[in-house]
Amino acid sequence: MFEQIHDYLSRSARLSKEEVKIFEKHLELRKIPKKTILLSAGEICNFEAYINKGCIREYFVDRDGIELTLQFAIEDWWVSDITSFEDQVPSDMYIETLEDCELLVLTRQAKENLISEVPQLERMFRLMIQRHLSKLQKRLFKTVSSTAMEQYVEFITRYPTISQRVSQQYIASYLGITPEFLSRLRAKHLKGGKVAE
Amino acid sequence: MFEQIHDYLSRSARLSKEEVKIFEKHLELRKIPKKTILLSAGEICNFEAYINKGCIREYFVDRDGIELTLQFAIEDWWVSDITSFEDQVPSDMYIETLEDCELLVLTRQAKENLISEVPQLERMFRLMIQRHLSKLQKRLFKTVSSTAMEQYVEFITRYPTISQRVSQQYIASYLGITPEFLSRLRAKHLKGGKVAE
DNA sequence: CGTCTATTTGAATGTACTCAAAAGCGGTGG
DNA sequence: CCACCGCTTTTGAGTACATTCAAATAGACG
Repeated sequence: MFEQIHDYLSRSARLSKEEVKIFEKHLELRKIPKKTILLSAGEICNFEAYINKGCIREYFVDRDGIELTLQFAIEDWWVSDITSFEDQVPSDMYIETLEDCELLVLTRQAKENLISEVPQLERMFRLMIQRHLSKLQKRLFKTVSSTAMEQYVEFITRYPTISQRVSQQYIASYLGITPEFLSRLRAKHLKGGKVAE
Repeated sequence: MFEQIHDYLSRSARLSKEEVKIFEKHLELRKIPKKTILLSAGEICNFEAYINKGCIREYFVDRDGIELTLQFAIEDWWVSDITSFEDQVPSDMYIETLEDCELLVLTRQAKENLISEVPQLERMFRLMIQRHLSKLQKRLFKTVSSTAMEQYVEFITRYPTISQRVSQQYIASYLGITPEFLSRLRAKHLKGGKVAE
């Protein structure tokens, strides 16, 4: 149950065995069926979840009902609306399982306790957010500076696993285009790029 | 010299007078003329700067030489490429003064010393980044889900000061559109929206 | 097999871009 | 104080990228 996160914590936060154990003590395993909404806009997010198994997406919905997928998350990733979680303010996003999931959940109280037991985790959480921020900056940059086709190719190249696991409509909503247009892009891409396959 | 940041620190980080003093001890005042590049892509960012006076922009440059402005910063804001600064990796952005500036600069070493003197600042820095992240998420959402016109109107409404201080070409590069197209939007906006002015 | 949803295809439209040229504006030197 | 230079903004015409709406096809699941 804890093998993966054990690995994650030692590798990415360089925690000692002791610290890893304390960390794990505060986690709670939850199994969630697919198509479950874990958080809706308007609610306060009460979890940070490490994905042991499964696939999740975070998304916004605009006033016309169009969804923008902010992020897909699979095994070894964390999901949460960190702003809502930390500041205890209503979220403006949705978080939904796309597959049956096995999550290790850190509640707000547990996180507080955890940090007061192992203060240097404060730093780890800061670094996690920092990495997140950096990724998002690059994504914004690419969203603005390249065509949908370029972004699509980059997406399937960088996240081959994800692009096989999630349906096209969600990928379209990640790229910020309509499903119809993504379908056309795929058709063109198959024709153009299939020399070596 | 320290009035503004004094205010910032007490208000936004709820530091005690003592802590604020320690903080200020680690800052260094720098006066920079306008049109100065503070950071170029490829360099390692060695500062976090609080703006006492002036205006700065952070931007990326794509392979065609098109700039995307990530952020404008004026009095009472911080600027840095936090990823480059923290991880000591080459930056992929530029930071440039648009006006003559007066900055309170925190170097990497100073920040480390500061945090070890006042460990609870770790939390403040985390919260700063978190707010940043949250803003950026919303911006990405809007970039994708609304037209350039909507974004332009929102920009001048939300940042009236900034939109008066920076030239249109930079606003265009913030909105991710060409200067020509922004000019057309403005023309249309004046016609359409000027009933009450 | 039938139903429901996801994907593909088509035609018409809109949003934003490119390239080119003109007009406006700020600073500098005479 | 005016004239000129360089840079920013505006305007025009043609084009490309992506959308909308509608309908057809393909896949998934009971």
